[in-house]
Amino acid sequence: MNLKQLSEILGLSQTTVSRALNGYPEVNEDTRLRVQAAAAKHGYRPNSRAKGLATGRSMVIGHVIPSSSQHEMVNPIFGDFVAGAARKYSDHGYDMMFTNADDTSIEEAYRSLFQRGAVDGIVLQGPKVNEHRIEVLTRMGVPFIVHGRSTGVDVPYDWIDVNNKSSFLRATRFLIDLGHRRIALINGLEDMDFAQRRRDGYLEALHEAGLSPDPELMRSAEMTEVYGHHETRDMLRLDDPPTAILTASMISAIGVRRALNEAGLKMGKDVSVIAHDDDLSYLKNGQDVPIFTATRSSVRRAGEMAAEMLIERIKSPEDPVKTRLLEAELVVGGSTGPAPDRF
Amino acid sequence: MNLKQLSEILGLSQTTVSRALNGYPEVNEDTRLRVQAAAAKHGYRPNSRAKGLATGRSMVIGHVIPSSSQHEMVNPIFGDFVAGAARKYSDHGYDMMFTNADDTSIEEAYRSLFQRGAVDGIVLQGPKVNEHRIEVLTRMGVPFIVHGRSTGVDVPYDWIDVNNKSSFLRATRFLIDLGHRRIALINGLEDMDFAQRRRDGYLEALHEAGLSPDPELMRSAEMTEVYGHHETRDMLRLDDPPTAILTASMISAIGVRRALNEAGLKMGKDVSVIAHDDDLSYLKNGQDVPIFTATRSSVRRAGEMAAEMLIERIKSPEDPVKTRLLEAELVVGGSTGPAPDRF
DNA sequence: TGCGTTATCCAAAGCGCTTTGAAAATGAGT
DNA sequence: ACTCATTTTCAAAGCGCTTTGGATAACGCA
Repeated sequence: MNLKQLSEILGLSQTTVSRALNGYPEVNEDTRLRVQAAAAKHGYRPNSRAKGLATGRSMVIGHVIPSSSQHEMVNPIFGDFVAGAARKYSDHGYDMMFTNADDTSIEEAYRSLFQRGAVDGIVLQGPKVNEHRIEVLTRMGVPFIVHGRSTGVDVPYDWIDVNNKSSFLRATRFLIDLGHRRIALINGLEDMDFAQRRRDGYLEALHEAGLSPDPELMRSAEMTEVYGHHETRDMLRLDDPPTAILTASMISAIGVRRALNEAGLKMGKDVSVIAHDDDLSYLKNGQDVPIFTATRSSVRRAGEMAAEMLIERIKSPEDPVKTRLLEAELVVGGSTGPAPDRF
Repeated sequence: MNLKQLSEILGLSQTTVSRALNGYPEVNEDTRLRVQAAAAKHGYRPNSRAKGLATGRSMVIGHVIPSSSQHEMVNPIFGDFVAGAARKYSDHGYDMMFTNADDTSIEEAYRSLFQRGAVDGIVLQGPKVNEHRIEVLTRMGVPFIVHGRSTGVDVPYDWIDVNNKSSFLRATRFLIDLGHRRIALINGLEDMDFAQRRRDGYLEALHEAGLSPDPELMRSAEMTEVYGHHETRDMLRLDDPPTAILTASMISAIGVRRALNEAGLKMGKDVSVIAHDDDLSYLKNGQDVPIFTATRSSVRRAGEMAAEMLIERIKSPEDPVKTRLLEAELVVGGSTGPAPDRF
């Protein structure tokens, strides 16, 4: 059932039917009702490709899944971020499109998505330091928003980010206040911008307290459970092992916990742990009392906000750049306590 | 840059340019090269909406994210499944589209996706028992594939599924062979088809061994860490607590482990645990020796296969129904051991 | 030279919608 | 009754591509 057929059934022109359905004022309210009834009855749905061709808008937002060939890793926050965004998109009549791209073709993927007219806007996830893609998107003139920021990129762009530096600064201070001096950082990959900022926060807190950073206590890799476990076990073997560990995600924190248990150490007593908690739906940080002391910021909420900001941008391409910095909560759970007395 | 402009630059007709670019034989190889060079030079990319309109195909596959209003849960396997599928899609020139729909409007979401011409095929995820959506899609005549199956639906349809029953049957047998008699099942939501089948496998193994199921040892809810923890703690308080626990996912198994640790029990010694492992990229089951004894089946691989099967279906709508049943591996890790001697 | 083939290219129709510019119908005002 | 303004409807163009049905050029061969 297409517009032509529907209009023939109704004995009206396509123009009138189209206008009736799209809420234009220049159509009699009676005919509008008639048209709407007929559309519903016959299950008419305007073809979105044709509509897109005619209007020049696709009503689709694009995301790219970087499927790196080296590390076949899907970011665990992906699902929640997307779920948050998807909800807002559908509120505004947008759909969501994904393209897969490996590291080498990622720029091409963005370009293709927009220049083919497949999407009206793009969400850029997981920016690295000096993120090249931001300039690419800027030059292309596509409306986009970055989830995160990129140190070293000086063109202006819309972004939404957690204040990673301040989160880790506060978390580290918290540990220092508890008397910890040997504080480890199990960070994400440090070419990622967020990881860099967390590291900065951590280092600043150490510096404030007159503590000098120990490279042995600073680890960086992809945020998996296995990695959290591996690095913790490794550090526990040091002559002067950490009494506290900051870790970049709940997933890796679980690995940390596993390593502590294996070593017969009690988390929150022998070793304190603070994790960053993205508030994932399938991995809540306990129910009443948090399991881990954590810096918490809902990535789902970030997805919602990113979607809204992008839709705004699409509506008003000339608006000044919008940015949004979210402060993470520091929630205290059972995984932290005063530094043990070793002497 | 559109086709018209490009053809004017080249001094050729749109027809020829289009054919040259799409590999039709009726164009001189020299001109083809000329055209391709010009297209590359000017960054010409055919508008996918226009192309879709003209061809009647959108080259997009649709997925629906069911954002249930009750439980705001994103399935943790989502990311990996999608990553697997996305890769295959892009190999075949397809994009991937998501729509969000709450429980009430989910049927409408599928209908809209296809009848608007937005997608050429649909992936149905997480089927329940007696899944209504399957009949809806069948009646609509849209090519689709189900990830999972649905007991009680007797129309034929394409699906790919893990042999959940056999997995849990084997896992339960394995525990019985180790001398366990009090075996608990911490299952997913049992209106989900996969959970039902796992339950069947579990019950069958008990039955074979002449054990009668104890309702106190059979739990069912959404597969979160908190839930695994909660149910385990609850069961450990029973007069006759379980000596072994089967659990539906690695995530809930982590909760199980946490509860065991809190109770001062040693996993694999005091209580054995078997988990179902979807082989998620961010949650590998250990590196060398698996942490958990597990029934393992890569959901990413399932995503790849689903994508391929769906693309086949779109190509050949009249082919007989295709189904694919994957057997999970039973990998033995450190979380299982002989039943403790309580007497 | 003329004619049939084949290789190469083209004009125009059509995909299903929106939107412009104009016509027809209605109503108000005198 | 007639004019003018307003409301309501319409025909047709256009969005950017593919594809049908020809046209033209090139070629081989008698």
